[in-house]
Amino acid sequence: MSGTGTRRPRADARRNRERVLAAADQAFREQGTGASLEGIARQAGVAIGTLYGHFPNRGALSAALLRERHVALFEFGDELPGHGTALAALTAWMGAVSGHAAAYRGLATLLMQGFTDEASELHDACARMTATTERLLSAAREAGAVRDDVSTADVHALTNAAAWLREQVPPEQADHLTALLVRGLRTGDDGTR
Amino acid sequence: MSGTGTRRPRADARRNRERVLAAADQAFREQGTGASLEGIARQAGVAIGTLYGHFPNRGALSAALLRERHVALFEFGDELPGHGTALAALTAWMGAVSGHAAAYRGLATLLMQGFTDEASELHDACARMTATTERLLSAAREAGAVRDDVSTADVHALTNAAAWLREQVPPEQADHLTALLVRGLRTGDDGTR
DNA sequence: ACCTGAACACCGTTCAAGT
DNA sequence: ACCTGAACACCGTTCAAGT
Repeated sequence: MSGTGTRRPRADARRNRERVLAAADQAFREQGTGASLEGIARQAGVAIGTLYGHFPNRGALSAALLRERHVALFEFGDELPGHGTALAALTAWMGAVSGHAAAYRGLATLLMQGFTDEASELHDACARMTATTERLLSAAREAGAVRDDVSTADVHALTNAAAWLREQVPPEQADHLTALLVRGLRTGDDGTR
Repeated sequence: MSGTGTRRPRADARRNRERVLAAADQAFREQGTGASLEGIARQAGVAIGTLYGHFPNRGALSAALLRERHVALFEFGDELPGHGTALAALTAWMGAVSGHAAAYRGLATLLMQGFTDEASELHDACARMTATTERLLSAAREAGAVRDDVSTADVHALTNAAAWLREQVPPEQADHLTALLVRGLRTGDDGTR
């Protein structure tokens, strides 16, 4: 075992990988996560086989983007606890995730699959996301701000539904709908937890 | 003008049209509204050109299905007013529409586009749907059960979001999420209308 | 008036051949 | 170890030719 395991990749391979990621980021933003892989390879200046060599499928590409290029989203979630009320923090997190997912049309669907399907390439990213969701949800529940029958899976699902809505309607209506949606999570007039 | 205008179509044309619709209904249920049109034509036993002759695009196909084969949904909506509380009627309508849209994966997105885009082939179907939504929403609002800041467009959007959720999660969770979603529409603890 | 199916453009995915 | 691009299968859409 002299240097096997994770080796440093060849310089041109690393560069090609990076180019593909950059092209995918742009294409996913402009045309959604269903954008043509051939187009992405073309844009990146590599052959289609090179793209497949680095990323065996669309999920792997999306997962790599989240892990390597969208770190800010997760960092934002890590810094939220303690700032403002627990409900405000949870709401801010839902807004950040749904806004991010809406910027990549179709990502919300992938994030739903990744949450359930352990074999999904996006499962790790989802686990990291829902860990944050769980922390913020627990705090909000303990503060008595959110109903007891709302699970982490529920918040994850509603956050992605908010992302889906944001893809469909103008921003102002999306904000309003998200607010209504959060309203459904809050403890009610009858004091139900 | 002796017999021009809407003429009775040739018998074989009518039969082909019907066969395409039946095949599309099945394919859309099994594979979603993105199902292969070539596959639908094959299943219907007609050439691909025949399908295009009757339905110039996917939207026309979906619209025809709603108009000609899914009459029950609209009839259900017409019979709802007056049965039970206004909120229960609105909830039942949202449940029926979202359940229907979830059975045809992707239809929810088309129904959102059809609502806004007047040129959409689905615009008429959406108008008919939202007319019912408006009646039931007005009644619920007048009964003081639903907030004043909830528009017909909002209910339409949330209904389709519920359909999207139903495509993503198991039925029990979908029911729970739909309930939470409706909860956000109700008048609140502070008596806000 | 309607139907047929070839034709064109495009894409996802694999893999033998190269360097 | 990685890259290339041809090859295969499939699809959306159009349209000239048939009946």
